[in-house]
Amino acid sequence: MAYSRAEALTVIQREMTAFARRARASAARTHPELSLVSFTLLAHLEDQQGCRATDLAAHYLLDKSTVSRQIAGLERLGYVERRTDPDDHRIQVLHLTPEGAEMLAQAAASRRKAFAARVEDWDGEDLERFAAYLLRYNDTVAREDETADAGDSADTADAAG
Amino acid sequence: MAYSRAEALTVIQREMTAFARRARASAARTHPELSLVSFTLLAHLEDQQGCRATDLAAHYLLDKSTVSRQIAGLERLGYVERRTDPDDHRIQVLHLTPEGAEMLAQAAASRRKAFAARVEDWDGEDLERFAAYLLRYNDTVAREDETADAGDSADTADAAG
DNA sequence: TTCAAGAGTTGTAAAACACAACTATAGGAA
DNA sequence: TTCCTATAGTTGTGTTTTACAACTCTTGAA
Repeated sequence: MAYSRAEALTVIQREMTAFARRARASAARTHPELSLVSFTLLAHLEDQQGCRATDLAAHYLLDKSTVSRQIAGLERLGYVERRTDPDDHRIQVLHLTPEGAEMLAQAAASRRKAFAARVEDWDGEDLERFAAYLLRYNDTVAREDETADAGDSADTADAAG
Repeated sequence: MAYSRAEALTVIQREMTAFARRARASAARTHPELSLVSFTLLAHLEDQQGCRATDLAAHYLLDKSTVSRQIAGLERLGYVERRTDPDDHRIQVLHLTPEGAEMLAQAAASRRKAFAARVEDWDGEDLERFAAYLLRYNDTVAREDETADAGDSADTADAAG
C-alpha cells in the first residue's frame, strides 16, 4: 500500500489486462456450452430487458456483423428471440427466451460459485469498494464512447481496455 | 455504497467481464501494430526478465501451440529472441530484444496516456486500493492454478474469468 | 539402453472477428 | 410526390486467434 500514483496505474493496467487475457479460456472451461461472448450478450439482454443488435455492438466494441452472427447462433439455440419494433421496421428488439434466461442463470450460477469461493475471505467493505471502482472506471469508458460517437475521436476511446 | 455482499459479487463479475470483452478491440484501436496478446506476452517477458513459452501459456491460460505461434510471429518481427538453456536444451528462454522493448514501451505509453486521462480525477488512495484489490484477486486465481496443476480440479480454476 | 516426461513445433479445424457490399426501412428535402 | 441520406441488419470474404492432436527432440531415471 505504498504505491506512487504511477505505480498504481501500472499495476491496474497490468492486472486488468491479465484478467482479460484469461477470461475467455476460463469461461470456456467452466461452461463450455456458452462462450464468453454468448454469455455476455445474454447477460446484457437480461440486464437491459432487451435491446438492439446495434446496442450490443456499441457496448462491447464489436462489429455489427459479428453481433449479427452471434445473435443468429443464439437464436438457433433458442436462447434469443427478435421482436420487430412496430414503429420502425428496421429495428429488431432482442429478448431472452425463457430457455435463454434459464441457460444464463445456470452459467451465471456456476461462474458465481467459483468466484465467490475466490473472494470468500474478503471483507464485505472491500468487495463493495472493488465493485464501486470497477463501475466508476467502466462508466468513464462508456462516456468516452458516447462522445466519440458524436465527434470523431474514436481512437482515444478505451485504450487500456 | 450500500451493496449487499451478493450484489457486490454480481457487479464485480459483470464489470470485469465487460472490461474483458472490450479489451481486445480497445487494444487494437489504440495500437494496431501490437495486438492485446502480443502486448501482454511482451509485457510478461519484460516483467519476468525472460521466461519460457510454457510459463506464458500457464500464466495466460493459452495452449502451448498458441504461444508457440505467437512467439514465432514476435520473433519474425524482431521483438523477441530465444536463448536455449545451456543446461537443458529442451528449454528456450525468451527475451525481449531492444526493438521489442522499444515497441512495448511505445504501446505501453499510448495505453497509459489514455488510461491516465480516464482516471485523472481519481484520488491517489482510491487508485492504490483499486490496484491492491486487483492484485489480491489475481493472486488468488494464480494460486488456484498452481494447486490445480498438482491435483486435478482444473475445472474450478478461474471461472469468473 | 530403454522409456516416460517435459518443451516446443506443426497439421488441422473451428470460432471470432472485421471490412465491405448489400437489402430494406425511415425520414426529410427538392 | 420523388429523391436522397441515414440507420439496422445480413451476407460474402478473408484474417487472426485458438485448441487439440500428433509429432520431434532432450532429459533423467529405471
